[in-house]
Amino acid sequence: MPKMINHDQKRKLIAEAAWKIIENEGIEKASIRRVAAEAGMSPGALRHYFSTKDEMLLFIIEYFIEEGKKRSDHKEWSKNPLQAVEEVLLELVPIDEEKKIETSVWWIFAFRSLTSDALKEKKDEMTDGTYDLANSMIKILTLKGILSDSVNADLESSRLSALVEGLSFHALLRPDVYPPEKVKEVISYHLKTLYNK
Amino acid sequence: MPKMINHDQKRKLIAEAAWKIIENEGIEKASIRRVAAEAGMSPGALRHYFSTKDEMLLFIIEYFIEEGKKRSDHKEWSKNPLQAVEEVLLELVPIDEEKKIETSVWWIFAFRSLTSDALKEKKDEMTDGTYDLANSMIKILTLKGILSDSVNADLESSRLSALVEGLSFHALLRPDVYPPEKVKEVISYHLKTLYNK
DNA sequence: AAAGATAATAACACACTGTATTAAAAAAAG
DNA sequence: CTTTTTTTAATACAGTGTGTTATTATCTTT
Repeated sequence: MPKMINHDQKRKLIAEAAWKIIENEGIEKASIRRVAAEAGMSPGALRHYFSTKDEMLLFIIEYFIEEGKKRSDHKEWSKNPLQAVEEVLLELVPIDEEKKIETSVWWIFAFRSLTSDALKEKKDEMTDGTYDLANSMIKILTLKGILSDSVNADLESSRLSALVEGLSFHALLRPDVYPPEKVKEVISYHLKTLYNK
Repeated sequence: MPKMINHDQKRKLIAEAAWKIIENEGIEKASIRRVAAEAGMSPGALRHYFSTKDEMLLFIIEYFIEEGKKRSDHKEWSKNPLQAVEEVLLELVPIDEEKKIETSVWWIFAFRSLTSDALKEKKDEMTDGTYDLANSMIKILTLKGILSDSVNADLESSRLSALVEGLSFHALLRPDVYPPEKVKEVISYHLKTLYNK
């Protein structure tokens, strides 16, 4: 029988190599050949672990979502629900270099998903995820009595998730006009308008 | 002297050819060679009118923004200011096939602008444009007494433009979850929450 | 009308990209 | 040691954007 190799571990190694390139040279430089070189293997070898680039992108996204989750699990949230909600939402916005990269990867991923069936499923999963998160926030605010329970939770959630997504978009495109403080201000403002409505 | 040819007219011809391809086969198919073939010329000939692809993209964007402006100039807006504002905002969201294409072109354009200096200026111009439009809408609502003049117009405009951008994003990515009616509903809902605040 | 200038074009070459195929190498089990 | 299967390497292919070169075509000037 052949050499026993932990496939998933090797895939993670490749994902880290790819991430490194994306971080330093931008996502458009993360070609299969380039990633393979960074991971210390031949393109053919990489192809053995990811038979297509979309597959690789998919794994990278999944891997670093996992990492992000671990990060936020170790985080301590404010006791104040309004503030805690704000903190959670800020996790979705590119207010630091790491989140900027994540956002731009998510962006190119989303765009590719429009024409790649392999990515569609994950795209749906992820867009559902942001909605669900927004929905959770709305529910928390309702439970805490900050938001009246007469409001349409679905509409509020759609509005909130769109707002956050749009802010991400603007913050990434116009970091000069939308610095972290500004983004925080808008989110904070939005949450305040929900107060006792 | 050489043959006198209307450069701009030829560029428009190329832009139309490119648009046709984008419309039917997606923007990723709109390569220089492909566009040249569609426009009935050689790649080298096209290069004579656009020395780089970014230049071509730039022109396409500008050309079809102009077309969009002409379209909306001929449009009749509601007398009711709240409804008129809603109608204007809906012009920015991919609720029909034409706007879907425009949005996805804008999307890829914005992404490219992150790594292409040639596109940066236009990107800024366009993002400013969406903010300015949102700002105009807020001002109108304030003038009409629908929105209290004590609100922070800048924050309100930022929020509105982010909301619209985010809705565009979601509508393009998840047309099943965000059909036109849903998008309209969210925008309409948002405008209602502004009422007399 | 002939000559000259230059815009317009075509035909390449170059270094990339993702994908696919093929043959060689390596490693574990019998 | 032989066999079996995985892993690797080396290519090939069609496509991309970009750049260079030489040719063609056309209008103005002499």
